[in-house]
Amino acid sequence: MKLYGCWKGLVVALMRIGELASAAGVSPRTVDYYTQLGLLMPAERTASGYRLYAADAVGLIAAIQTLEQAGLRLEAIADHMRQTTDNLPGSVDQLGRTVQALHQLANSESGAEANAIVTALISRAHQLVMTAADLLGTLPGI
Amino acid sequence: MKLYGCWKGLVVALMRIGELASAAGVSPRTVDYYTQLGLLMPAERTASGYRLYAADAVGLIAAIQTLEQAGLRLEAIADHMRQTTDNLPGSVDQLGRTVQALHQLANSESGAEANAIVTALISRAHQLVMTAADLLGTLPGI
DNA sequence: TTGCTCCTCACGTCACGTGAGGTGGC
DNA sequence: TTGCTCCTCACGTCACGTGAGGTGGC
Repeated sequence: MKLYGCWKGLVVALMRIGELASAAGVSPRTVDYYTQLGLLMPAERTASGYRLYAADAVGLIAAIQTLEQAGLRLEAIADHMRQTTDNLPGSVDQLGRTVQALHQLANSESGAEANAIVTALISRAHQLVMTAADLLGTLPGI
Repeated sequence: MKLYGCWKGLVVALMRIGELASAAGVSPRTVDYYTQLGLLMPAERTASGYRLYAADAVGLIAAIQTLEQAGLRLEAIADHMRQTTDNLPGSVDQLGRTVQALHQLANSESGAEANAIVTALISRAHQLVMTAADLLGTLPGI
């Protein structure tokens, strides 16, 4: 039986945990776990307690796993998803300014080991920014 | 007895594991562990196998712990320290270009959840870049 | 002799799941 | 009745140490 519910003001098809899990390619247990951590929110619950998820949960699971592979902790991801103050262009600008400041510092001479360590950080930051660009490019409307 | 050895072409004072550990504020066991992972390299070993570390190991331990707190895995740090191809100004430039590319993407409209997720990545990248700037500013000659 | 170091084996803790079991809805 | 879901307790794995024990150098 196809289930429908109201999510973000629209009538949409809703999925039970098993359907979501198989659509996302993970186990129901994992969906359960993510839900418990607050990474996923069921759009609603049936009277008997079954969780019903909106279709965008599939993309959300993929994105969560991308962030995990990028080294973010699930708790940190959950924290961010709870914040409603997100301002993407603003934070990209801010990052850009910090990178410019670093640019000045990076051209002063330093010890080889300091360079290796700082380069490790920069390379990690670069990897994260590329992941961000990938997500924005390939998942513009999660 | 003060120990001396040759490290990077200079005659320098060398420390045994206990001295290094107390100078760095960690346990000898932790120095042992870092050494085993290849994060620290003794400048030399005595005939009987005692490890002798150069003074820069103190700053290195501090830097390693900064990177750990920034979420890098010890294995990833070790990988980077093994690489001799580090080019800090080059990697900062590369990061700057990627951030510029992201800037374009960030101003196209996207779903709120995509924004939250991408903002999580950017905020993490920002944190790493600030840590890098701190390290360069405060530890210019590790 | 005392305190230090070496090395190794094993245990502790935390994050991230995963298995299993008893329950009730579909 | 069958397969699904709920919830909970406990176990498994991996990263990162840490403790302890037997050894030999200082």
